[in-house]
Amino acid sequence: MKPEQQLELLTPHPANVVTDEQLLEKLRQGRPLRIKYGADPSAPDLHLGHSIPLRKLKQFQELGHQVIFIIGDFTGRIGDPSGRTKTRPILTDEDIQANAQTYVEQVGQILDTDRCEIVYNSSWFSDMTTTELLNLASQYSVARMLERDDFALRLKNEVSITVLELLYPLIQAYDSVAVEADVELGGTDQLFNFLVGRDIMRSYGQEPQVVMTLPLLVGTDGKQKMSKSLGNYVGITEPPGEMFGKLMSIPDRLVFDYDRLLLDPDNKVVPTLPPNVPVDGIFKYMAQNPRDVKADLAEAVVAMYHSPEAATRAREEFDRVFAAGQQPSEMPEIVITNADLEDGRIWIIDLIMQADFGNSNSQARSLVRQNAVSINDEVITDEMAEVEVASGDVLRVGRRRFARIQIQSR
RNA sequence: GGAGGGGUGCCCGAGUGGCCAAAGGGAGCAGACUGUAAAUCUGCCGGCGAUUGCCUUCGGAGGUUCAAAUCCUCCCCCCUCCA
Repeated sequence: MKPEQQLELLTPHPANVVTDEQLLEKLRQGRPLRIKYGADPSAPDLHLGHSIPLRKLKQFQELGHQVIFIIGDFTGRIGDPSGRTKTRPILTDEDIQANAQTYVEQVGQILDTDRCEIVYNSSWFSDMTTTELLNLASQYSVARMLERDDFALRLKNEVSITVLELLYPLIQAYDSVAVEADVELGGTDQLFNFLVGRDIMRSYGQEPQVVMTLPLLVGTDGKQKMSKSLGNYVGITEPPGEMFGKLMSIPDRLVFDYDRLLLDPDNKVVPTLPPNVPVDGIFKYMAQNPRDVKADLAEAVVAMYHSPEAATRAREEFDRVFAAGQQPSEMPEIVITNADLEDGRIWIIDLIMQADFGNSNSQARSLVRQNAVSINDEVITDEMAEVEVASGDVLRVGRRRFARIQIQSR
């Protein structure tokens, strides 16, 4: 494909590129470009936020370019002592190996991993001499480093920054040197690091990489960026029903972002709009109930990561349970043994705890008190209740937690 | 190295001898209303027991006291300024 066409394909709206001209120039060299993507070895659960850069990588791949995954095991091994929130444990080699493997497996959902180059950055850092490291450190100034947004913020808020953290961007930048990246790709929050990469590559006599940043996906809470630790994510390996439900719970206005960032051009659920439609008027323009558009979106996303059939089923199931108020067709089982029963009865709190629907008796009690607990659609109001249970009974806690009771004699 | 400020529950943050399981806010959970949306209202929000009870918690370890998050000693960590 001609370089100009490639550029057009690669850089429609979402991407921010430094710079288009340089990318075009690289494309014109007519060789497969080396596309760098860095991965954190501590978080093997990939979610829809990750899918944005990954899908872009796939595009590059389909155009015949070489994708290089860098597993940041070196820094993972050192362990970053900062984050005074939680001292994150230093990862062992086994952890890293295992994480990297799950990571690659999950990436395989989107990309052809056989055609990716997968490298560990320890392979060049563990042999680096102190002299070399110091030399690297001398290539950049503290002032410039502190320009970084979050550093500036932490400085202002009197939160400590370790020297290691200060060095982090350099470590990452050196990765680009090591793999001779032509393009580095990631979320917009990586812009600073990527730009440091350009400078460092110049210092090492290389042609600076082109930097391509993609928008971050807002999480299901509608507030913060999607991340595993915030619990507002939709994992790309989650079961269809789970995915569908989570997508239904996003605030309406996110539909447009999700549609734009997660779906392929040929399966959009939001039509191309005339230029003067305000954001809050889009649903009106579409003449559709926001809820239905959201369901279309959820179905489209599930179809991408599972199958159209699975997506349809997830939607039907969802409608049955939440619109029609019926029980889900499948639910986990809890096994109660005879030993737990007295005259075929069990304390409701015990039952909830056995089903793992409460963190503590106190919490379970409070759920009962708040009318959140029912058996076979009959609400339990008394926290001291000894309920009679039989196999096949359905325990429900809150809106969405169901379990089928199975009595087992022992 | 010197001077000062600080470490409180998931997070932020008040409390400076008893009325403190610890204000307030946020997050979370549940209920009402709904469309597993938003907004709003209500309740819960350390654990165990249960109508006023017990146990564990305020950086760590000791100590003073009838009684400590609050006072004393030592230690650890963070921040600011000076060098």
